[in-house]
Amino acid sequence: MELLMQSLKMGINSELYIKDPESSDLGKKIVEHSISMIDEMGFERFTFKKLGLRIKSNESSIYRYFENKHKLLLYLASWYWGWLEYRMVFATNGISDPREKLKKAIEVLTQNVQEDSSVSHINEVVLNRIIVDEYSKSLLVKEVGKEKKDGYFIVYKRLVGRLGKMMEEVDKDYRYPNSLASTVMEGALYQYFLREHFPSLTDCDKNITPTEYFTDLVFSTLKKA
Amino acid sequence: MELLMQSLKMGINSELYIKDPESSDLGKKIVEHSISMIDEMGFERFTFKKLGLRIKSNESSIYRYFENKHKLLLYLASWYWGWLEYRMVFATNGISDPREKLKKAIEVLTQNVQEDSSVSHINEVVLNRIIVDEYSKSLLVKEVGKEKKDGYFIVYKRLVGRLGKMMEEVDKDYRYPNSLASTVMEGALYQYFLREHFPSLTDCDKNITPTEYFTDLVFSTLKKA
DNA sequence: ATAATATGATAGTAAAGCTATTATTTTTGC
DNA sequence: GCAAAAATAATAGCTTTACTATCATATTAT
Repeated sequence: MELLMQSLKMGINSELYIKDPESSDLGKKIVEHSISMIDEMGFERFTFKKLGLRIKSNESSIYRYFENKHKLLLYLASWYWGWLEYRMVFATNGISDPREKLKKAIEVLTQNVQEDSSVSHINEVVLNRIIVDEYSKSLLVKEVGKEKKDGYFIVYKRLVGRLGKMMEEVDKDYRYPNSLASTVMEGALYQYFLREHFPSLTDCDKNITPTEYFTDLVFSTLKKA
Repeated sequence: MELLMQSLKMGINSELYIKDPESSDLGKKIVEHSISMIDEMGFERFTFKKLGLRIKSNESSIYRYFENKHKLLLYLASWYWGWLEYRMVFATNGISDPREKLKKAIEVLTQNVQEDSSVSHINEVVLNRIIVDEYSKSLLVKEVGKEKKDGYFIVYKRLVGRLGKMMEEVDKDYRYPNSLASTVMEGALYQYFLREHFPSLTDCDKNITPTEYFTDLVFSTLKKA
């Protein structure tokens, strides 16, 4: 667990926080309860003041960890993508057949988090839910210069890159591996979102999973010409 | 033009506005300048106060048209999807071959708006840009009950439904027409977004268009088994 | 035991996101 | 052309958000 924690933290851009939340009890509480509060009330209604009340800590203390709630969301997202990356690399490690490998990767990346595979203070099930609902709001863009933006999203970019590479391994001639990889990653979140909020816009339900849909999509597209 | 305007307005849920912005000069100005201001400063920095200043009108007057800026964004999005729907129906009307028809539909729906095909006071090129950057923020969801939500998105839902139907026409056995349709609609926005902000995550650039990518994706998936 | 560091309490500020009231235009119906 | 109605403007004010600053009090490290 400690080792996992280490490797997860590694990827997270240090500009996303002021003081590393893993370095103290208060920091961990901030992360833990921000996840549940964003899940309960949604990102826009969530404030540091409310979080302070919930964890019986001071608003100003929270500001010593995160510049603002948007950076906190970026931090949570980075953590989530890092965690998924770790699980994906672990699950596909040692599979030599490129098709099998890609299949496994898609499975891990498009499955929603069911079991409480809790790493310490972070509830991945709930985190997964807020990523589905709120991730797109982290992609704020007018605020920030190109270089900074790139830093904030390294983990996500690396993950999409890995998936794209696996697709290339399966079909060297396919012309859009990066687009397909980003489509799968974003599309999976979207299909879960729709299943929850606009079920008529998706075929995913109890019987059909996003994983099944995307596996079919990717392999009919990559099938050697 | 007037007829088009009529049919576009039709679809828009009347709960999205308090007073129909098409019914007055001020209303039109609100719509026109909100589009350019959101484009310039992003949705979160945009306020009714600033808009009032820009159009030399009063903040409180704007509140008589829209409850808040979120509803205004939903209104703009509805308008946009209605406009796209109109163009799609027009462009595919009379094509009898289902594959050709679907191809045309994908073309219209995934193309970014280049020419200034301006309908009256609405600049579709700029509107397209803000939809790419900000649409996901309209999908706020914790705030609002299911029924209301459904109303706000009827136009979008109808459009996805139409596209899904066309896919079914091409391949009756395909199991995920709605998911594929929603993936294409959302995915197109996302690919444009990435092309602009994170080009390494997409293969779309000057030479490869989202249209090309999605056309290939859809037709390799729907190819009769 | 003392100095450094982390946290808490309190206060304050500017802006956002409204609502209310009253005054002034503009429109329209006769 | 005039009165009534409707739309817009001006002004004020309220609550909440999103911070920043200062000072006090714990906690920890040396």
